[in-house]
Amino acid sequence: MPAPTPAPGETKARRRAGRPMASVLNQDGITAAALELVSKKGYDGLTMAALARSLGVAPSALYNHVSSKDEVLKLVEEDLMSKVDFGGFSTLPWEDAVRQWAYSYRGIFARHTPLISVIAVLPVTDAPQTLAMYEAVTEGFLQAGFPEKQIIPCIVALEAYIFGAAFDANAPADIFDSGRLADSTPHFTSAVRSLGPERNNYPSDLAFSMGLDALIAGLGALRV
Amino acid sequence: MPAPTPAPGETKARRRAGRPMASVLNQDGITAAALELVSKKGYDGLTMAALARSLGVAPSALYNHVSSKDEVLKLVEEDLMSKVDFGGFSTLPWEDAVRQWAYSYRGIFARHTPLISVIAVLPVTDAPQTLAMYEAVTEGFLQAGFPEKQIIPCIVALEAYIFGAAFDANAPADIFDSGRLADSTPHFTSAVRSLGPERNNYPSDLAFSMGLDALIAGLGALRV
DNA sequence: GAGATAAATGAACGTCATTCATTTATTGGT
DNA sequence: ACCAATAAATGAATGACGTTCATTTATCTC
Repeated sequence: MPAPTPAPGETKARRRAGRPMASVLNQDGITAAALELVSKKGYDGLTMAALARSLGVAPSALYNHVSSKDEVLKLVEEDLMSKVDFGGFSTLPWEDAVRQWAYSYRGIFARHTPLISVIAVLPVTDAPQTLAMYEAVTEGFLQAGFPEKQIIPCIVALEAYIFGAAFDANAPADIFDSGRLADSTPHFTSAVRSLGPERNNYPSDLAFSMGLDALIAGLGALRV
Repeated sequence: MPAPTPAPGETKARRRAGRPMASVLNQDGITAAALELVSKKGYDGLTMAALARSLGVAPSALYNHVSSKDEVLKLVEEDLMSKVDFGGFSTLPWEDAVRQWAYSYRGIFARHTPLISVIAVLPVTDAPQTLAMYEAVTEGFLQAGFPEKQIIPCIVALEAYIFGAAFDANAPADIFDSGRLADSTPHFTSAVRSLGPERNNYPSDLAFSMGLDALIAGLGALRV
C-alpha cells in the first residue's frame, strides 16, 4: 500500500474551520498535577490512571496532550530544573556559586531520584529550563577563567557527582550494617562504627560536602 | 480467628521426615540466567516470564527460590560486585588503586544502570561480595594513612561519583544538542562546539577522568 | 445551522509481577 | 513395602499498569 501522503501540493493540512471542545487539560496542568501526586504518593503513585483521576478526567484523555508517561516525566523534570538555584554564578565567587548550585541541585533531585535515570540520558533539545541552567553555569565558568574546552567536561563531572549523591541522600541509616558478616570485614566495620557512638550513622551529607570540596578544588585548578 | 501458632512448645517445626523433589533450580542458576538474559536483551528483556523460559520452567517456579524480582536484581548486583577490580589496594599506591577501582566499577555498572537505583539504597547486610569490596577498599585507605573517621565518607563520595558517571557513559552523543534554542544559549552552545570539529561530541570519558583526578587529589589531602 | 475540528470517553488489549490450590517427585520412618 | 512428610513445579487466575481506538461531545467558523 502507498504511503498516506497528506494531500498533494500541501505540506500541512489547511486549517479551514472549526475549533475544538474547550479543553480542561494542558501540559502545564498535567505537570502540576503530576508534581503534586508525586509529592503526596511518591513515584509509585504516579500512574496515568491516578494522574487522570486527580485531574477529573479519563486516563485516555491524557494522551491528547502527552504522547506517553515518559513525556510526563520529562515535563516534571523541566519544571524541577527551573527550581535549581544557579543565581550565584552571576554574583558570587566561582567556588561559592558551584557550591550553592550543587546543594540546590542535589536537594531537589534527592526527592526525585526516579527521574535521574531519565534525565542523565535525555537530550537537552527543547528543554528550555535545563538549557537556561547550563547557559548560566557556562557563563559562570567562563567568567571564572576556565578555558572554553574544559567547561563541558567540568559540568558533566559535577553533575555526575550530584546525581550520584542524590541517590545517596535516600539511603537508609543502616545501609552499612554488615550484620552476620561483621567478623569477616573488621576494618570496614570498625570504620563504620567510628562515625559515631550511635550505630548505623550514614554520612551522606558529610560525604557530599567532602567530595564537593575536593571537586571544586581540583577542577578550580584548571582556571588560567 | 486465632493466629496460626506453629505448635506450642516448639519454636520451629520439627524436621521429621521427607525430602523435596530434585530441584532443577537454585539461586546461582537463576542469577546466571538473569545475567545472560540481560546481556542479550537488556533490562527490558529481564522479565520473570523470560527468565523462567530460559530456565525451562514455569514463572511461578521461580518464587520457590526468590521472593521477588527485586531479589533477582539483588543477586545480579552481588555477582557484578564480585567482578569489580579492587586488587590495586594491596599492591599499588593509593592514587593508582583508587583509579583502577573506579574505572572498573564504572565500566561494569555503566552496562547495568537500572541496578544503580537499587544498589545505592540497598543495605550491604548479607551481601558478601559487596562487603568484601568495602573491606579491601577500607584497608587500602587505612594503609594510605587516612584517619579512620574519614574513610567511609570518602568511599561514599567516590561511589556517588562513580554511579553518576555510569549513567553518563550511556548518554547519547547528541545529548547537548541545543537545537532550536541554540541562539538563546550562546555560551553553552559555543562551549559544546569547542569540544571538537564534529558536532555532538559527548565527553563522558574525559569528564570522568577529570573529575576522578580532582577527587583523588582533594580526598588524598586528608591523609596524615 | 452545517460541517469541521479537537477533546474526552469507555471499552478494550497486551504485558507484567505475583498468588494459590494442586500435582509431582523424593525421602525417611515404621 | 508402604505411608507420611516435604518441597518443587505447575497452571490458572488476579490485579496493576500503559496504551490504543472507535465513538461521542463540545466548540468554533463559514
